[in-house]
Amino acid sequence: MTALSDQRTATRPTMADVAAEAHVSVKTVSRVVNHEPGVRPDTAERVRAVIERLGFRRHDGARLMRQGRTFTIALVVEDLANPFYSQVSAAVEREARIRQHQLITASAEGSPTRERAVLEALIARRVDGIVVVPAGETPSADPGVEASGIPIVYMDRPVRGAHKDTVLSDNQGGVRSAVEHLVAHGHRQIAFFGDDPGFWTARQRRESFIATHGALGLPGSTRVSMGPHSTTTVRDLLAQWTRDPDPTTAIITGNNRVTLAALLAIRDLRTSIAMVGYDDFELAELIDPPVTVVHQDPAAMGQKAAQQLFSRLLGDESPPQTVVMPTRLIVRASGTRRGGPTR
Amino acid sequence: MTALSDQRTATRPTMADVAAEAHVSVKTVSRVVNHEPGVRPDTAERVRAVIERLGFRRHDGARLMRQGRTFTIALVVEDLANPFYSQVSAAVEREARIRQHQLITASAEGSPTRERAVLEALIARRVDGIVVVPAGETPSADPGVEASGIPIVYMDRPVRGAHKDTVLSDNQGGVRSAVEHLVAHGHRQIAFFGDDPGFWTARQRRESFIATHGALGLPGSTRVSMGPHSTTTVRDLLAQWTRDPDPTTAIITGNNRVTLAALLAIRDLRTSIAMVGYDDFELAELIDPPVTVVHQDPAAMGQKAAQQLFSRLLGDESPPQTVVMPTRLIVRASGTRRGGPTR
DNA sequence: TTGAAAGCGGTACCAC
DNA sequence: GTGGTACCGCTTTCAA
Repeated sequence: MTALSDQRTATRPTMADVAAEAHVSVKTVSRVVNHEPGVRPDTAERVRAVIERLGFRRHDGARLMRQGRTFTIALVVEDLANPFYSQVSAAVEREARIRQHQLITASAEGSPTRERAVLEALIARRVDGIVVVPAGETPSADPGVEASGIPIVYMDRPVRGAHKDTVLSDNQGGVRSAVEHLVAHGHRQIAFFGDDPGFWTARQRRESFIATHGALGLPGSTRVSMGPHSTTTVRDLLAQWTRDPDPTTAIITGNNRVTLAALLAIRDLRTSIAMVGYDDFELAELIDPPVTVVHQDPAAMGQKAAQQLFSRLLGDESPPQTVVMPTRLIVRASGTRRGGPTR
Repeated sequence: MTALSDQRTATRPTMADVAAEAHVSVKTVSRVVNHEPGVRPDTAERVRAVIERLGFRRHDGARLMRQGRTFTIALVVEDLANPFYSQVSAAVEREARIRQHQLITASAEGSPTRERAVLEALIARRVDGIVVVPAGETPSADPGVEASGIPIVYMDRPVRGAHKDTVLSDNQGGVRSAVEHLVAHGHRQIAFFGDDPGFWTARQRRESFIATHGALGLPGSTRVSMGPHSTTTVRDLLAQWTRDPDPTTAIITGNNRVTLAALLAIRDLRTSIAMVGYDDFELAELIDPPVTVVHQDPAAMGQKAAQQLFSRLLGDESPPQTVVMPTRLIVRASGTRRGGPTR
């Protein structure tokens, strides 16, 4: 009457326990659990009753180990609390769930060292695949990953020399659309406040800013300042540039962090300079004036990356692909303002 | 010269492969890999060399299966993209990482059915513990979880009849502080726009609103409207209530969704009614006037929940505990306004 | 210091 | 239809 593993310990019942109670073999229990055909209905019923009574549930770890797959994928980002990444993670999780996979999420906190450790751990777990927003630009990821043969998809920024699937955002096009929008509204002295040039995306955006300037025949702008930025740094520069004989009448920010700093700076200065922010944000519409932004679609990027990953898991052997997701200019009002002091 | 499992297949090398190449037993390889003492230095060196050469990495799944633990915990929420939950998940992930655990995140999308399925899957994976923001208030979780013996911590809302660790936010105190703030600034006709009363938190806040009203001897307010709310529903009610002989001069919102709707409604109506929002949000400071809010600390809640879970994993057998995390009123300017049309 | 063998909880393969 | 048994890759136990 006592199940095999039921001796004092609170361990969960196994198939062997069920088999013993139901007077069948383990294999038969396995058949019932997995709805395999070839079990007499009454036998199946008896087994099911015991399963129910014992509260048995299959140990997926054991199952998956035998099968050599874990039905688990991982997402490695810088910071899960960042809205950009949280939208990515929601999208990736969704794709995983649809395909009966679990998602392990991990933060590398921007540190290549930590990222490497995280990746090592994931490889040791034999996750089926990994989506990663790389912390560095060199294959810090690679020591293990490269050799592991685990499918990997890079997101948001590329890794030099890593011949892997990559999903990027159209940084160049995004900034270009911002500049063009401002120019269309008569601005000719535009400043750019970018984020830390240590980020590939920050450099991309800066370069596009400069290139577009040239392409449109604007006065070669030297008004480019890379971060990290605080309200103070933006405010001081802005104060200076707007006092210039040829004053700056509009600004473009390099990402949501800088946008925040810039909005505060603009408020402090009581100037009504025009602006286009990079990255959309909740309530952009509620600010006065509503903020025009370049919108990247993190959910779409995450979904795309996950889909690319799963296509590899399904056996797609084609050469690694880099897809660039389009951005969209969301025109509100801040881009159409005239520069100058607030009325 | 050929490793055991190296026949044509691209499977990764195992300890057996390493053992064969190094002319030692599997157990010795295991000792080296796990830095167990009692291996002659030169043997260890030889083994390490082979490990390096073969690119061997321990299969944690197999290891953990033998050990009966997975070093994995799970977080189940409604929607990972929601800023509240993303902050929670970042905090939980951090606690997990510190303790060498992996975190599996899953969205139940507010559906008890999906939540049940998700929990079943997690139990099957034998995660060591689960933090869950329950989708329903009845132990939908329980069929499996309750019996599984897996430590679980409920967050944000309690589950009726489930005698489990729970981390809540002080909804009552939060709303009370909001009402008191408004009353201190002379408001006596305050309206409350709550979220869907299907949510426990929404009801808690409503009840506190009404109770505080009574306690402060305010005119019994019938101006309570529960959601789901859109800009339109808020706008229409607000228009009506401010036109009343005894007009509403201030509002309190029940959460960030409603806050957004209310801000848009207020803007549409061009009224300058006072308001206190529930939940802090980025850029609250940039809105005109800056929005006073009741701040819950999602990161602190997530951290607390994770810590409670780990203390169970470490063997804490004390009775289930419910902790209520304090809220904080962040005073900006929107609460001190006078009602009436915008100047 | 080292190794053989059993076992974790399932699945795969093949016989009855 | 049903069962036996090897085996997934590692750890545990105990013997040498």
